[in-house]
Amino acid sequence: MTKASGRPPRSERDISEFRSKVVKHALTLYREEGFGAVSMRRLAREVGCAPMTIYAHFDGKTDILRHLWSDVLADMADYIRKNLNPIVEPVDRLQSAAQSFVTYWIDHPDHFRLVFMSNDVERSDVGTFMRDPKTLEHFQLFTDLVAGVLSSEDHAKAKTDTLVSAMIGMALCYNTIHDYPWVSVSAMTGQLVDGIIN
Amino acid sequence: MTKASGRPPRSERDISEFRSKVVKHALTLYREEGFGAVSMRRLAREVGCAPMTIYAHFDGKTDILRHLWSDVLADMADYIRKNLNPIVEPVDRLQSAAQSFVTYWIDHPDHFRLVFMSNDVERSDVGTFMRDPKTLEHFQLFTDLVAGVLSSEDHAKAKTDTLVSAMIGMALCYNTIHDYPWVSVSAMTGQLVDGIIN
DNA sequence: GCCTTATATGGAACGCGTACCAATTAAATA
DNA sequence: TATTTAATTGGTACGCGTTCCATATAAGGC
Repeated sequence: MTKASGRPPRSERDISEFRSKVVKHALTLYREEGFGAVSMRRLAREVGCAPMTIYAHFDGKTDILRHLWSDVLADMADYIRKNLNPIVEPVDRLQSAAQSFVTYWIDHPDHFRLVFMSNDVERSDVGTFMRDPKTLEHFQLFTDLVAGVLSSEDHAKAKTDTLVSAMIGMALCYNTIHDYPWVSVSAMTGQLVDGIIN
Repeated sequence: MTKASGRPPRSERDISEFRSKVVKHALTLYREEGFGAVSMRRLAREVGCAPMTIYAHFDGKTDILRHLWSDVLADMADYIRKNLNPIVEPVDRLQSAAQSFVTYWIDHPDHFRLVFMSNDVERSDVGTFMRDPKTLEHFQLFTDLVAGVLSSEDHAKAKTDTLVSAMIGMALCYNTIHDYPWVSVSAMTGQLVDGIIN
């Protein structure tokens, strides 16, 4: 029985290579020119294909942006780890990490916008933030730091989740609500960490 | 000396009435059809003017959306106060309010998107969230609740700011990061409030 | 090479927010 | 009524994300 003739479907390899190529160009555009430069038409020009071709490989723009998150999150994690480096005491480590987290996003509003504000709240099927193992790994850092200051595992997940969402909320507030005199980052993260360790 | 002839500029009253008219229509559109329905062209059609006329009275779309915030925030505050009503004990009141705050935004993702995700992080001149006295009043609710549980005023502002930004962060996380198994709202707000009162 | 089937593409389109501009309209004075 | 000045408007345009579609191209079997 002969196989049907005709053009074969794209191979997994073709698909993977093309997607990587698109993501690579998106990342370069983002790094060199910022969030606003990453348009589908611009991206297609850089890749050397028609915009519609990109839509054949990705569900939409958010699907591409999501791939940039891991680059930003890796950068953030490096920043946090660099600041953690000289610190040994667990509570001080947690405080340093929390402060570095919030400071990072304040210093990089474009990154914050990319990671936390380009996710469409109307489409509940696009919540794939944590499905990426590398993303999970970066937030695992806080799981470990919280575990390092707790004497028991009671409520460890609640404390970690509270810490992480609170830090994200702080970054959001500092970044978007400019006309309110928020207390300093160190004061706010200090208060948060106090509440976690007690 | 005769006054120069010609059409006089719009009066303050004309300006105010037109703006109110636009905002009223925007609010109606938002309430009846949601965030996506509030486009400038649609809004102009409802108002009965050209889209460009709206730009003569508002700086842009965000400038209009900002006026919808107070309606949503009033709704949110009503919801919180309604849940507070039967509660007397200060810590339970704070916990109820925190939980109601987060629950409200989870139950109304469109509202969350409107208030917290339509503010453009690239334009630092648009952070006028708290300049509205009514908005400040709604958040003053938390200032008062926190004051009600503290035995001293030390760090009161840091605790209030931490609480508010953390709650916003929680709402953001529940609304946008769907693939992570966050602990329940009551667990997370409970942890947060514990950290505030101790 | 021909046929077949999948993919990519050019083009058009839609509504979006926003900018620009000449013409029209409105509202005042002389 | 004519003139003046401000406001509004219709129209065009831009790039945006995305959809649609007929056509061109690509890649395989025979």
